[in-house]
Amino acid sequence: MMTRLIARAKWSVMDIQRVFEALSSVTRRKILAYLSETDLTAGEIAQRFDISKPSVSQHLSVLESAGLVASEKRGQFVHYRLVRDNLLNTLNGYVQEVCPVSRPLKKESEKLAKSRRS
Amino acid sequence: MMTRLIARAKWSVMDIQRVFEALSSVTRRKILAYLSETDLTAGEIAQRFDISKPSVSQHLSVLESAGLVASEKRGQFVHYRLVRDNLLNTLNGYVQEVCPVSRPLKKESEKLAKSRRS
DNA sequence: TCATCATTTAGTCTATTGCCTAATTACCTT
DNA sequence: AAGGTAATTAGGCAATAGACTAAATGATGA
Repeated sequence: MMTRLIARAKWSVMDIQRVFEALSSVTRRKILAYLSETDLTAGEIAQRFDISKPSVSQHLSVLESAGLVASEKRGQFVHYRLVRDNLLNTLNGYVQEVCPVSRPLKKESEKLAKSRRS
Repeated sequence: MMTRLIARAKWSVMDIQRVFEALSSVTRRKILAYLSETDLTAGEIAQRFDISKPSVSQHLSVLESAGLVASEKRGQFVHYRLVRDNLLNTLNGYVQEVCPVSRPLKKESEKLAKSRRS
């Protein structure tokens, strides 16, 4: 039987910091919300805000270096898409760190997993 | 049969903003982590950091106005405790807003609940 | 090739954040 | 009432964030 290796990201404090930093801006959270529906180009995103294009571009680069969005250049357009995994993993990870409420459950779950393996 | 009313907080954008703003600082996230184990007084918290007491006090007030911690004065000490609900609700709420992945599941769950009721 | 469009980079300015020290408030003890 | 401890408030300062305009880059199409 094949054992599935779950890739566990090696995750520095800085990464977490970048994610929370990125999420601390209303504009950036709105951008993520727009991207949750569909991919958009930089221009399409900028259209939806009252601020200048360079400012939006700056926000996008903050989001990208936090790993919350990814970009791909196609022709003269740059398409941005949401990277859901990183958002979910970071927030989930943090919640578990700060809410030991869930720790007993996790322990229980680990025990269960172990007993099944044997 | 009694219908349980789930209190749904009426939640302004500002509240969310304050929470994310509060979470954007390493120091403040560390404070929350300390408080996840047990309640602590302002002084006990300050001890654990290299910055001055007034700075810690400032961080605590940011956390408190975001509703992430609550304080109670007992004698000459001020005891701080984590308010888990607000943290969980805000982060969960946000994840659901930005990750429609979970929306079909939620819909499914609602449908199930409805069918059970009938 | 040249003009145009999409986007980013560079450089500047202002407001805010986060830190500090000093002063104040509130409470407890003697 | 006085002195001491816990904590916050006040005021000041340096660094950063986030906005803008102008300029640069890179792709398209006449």
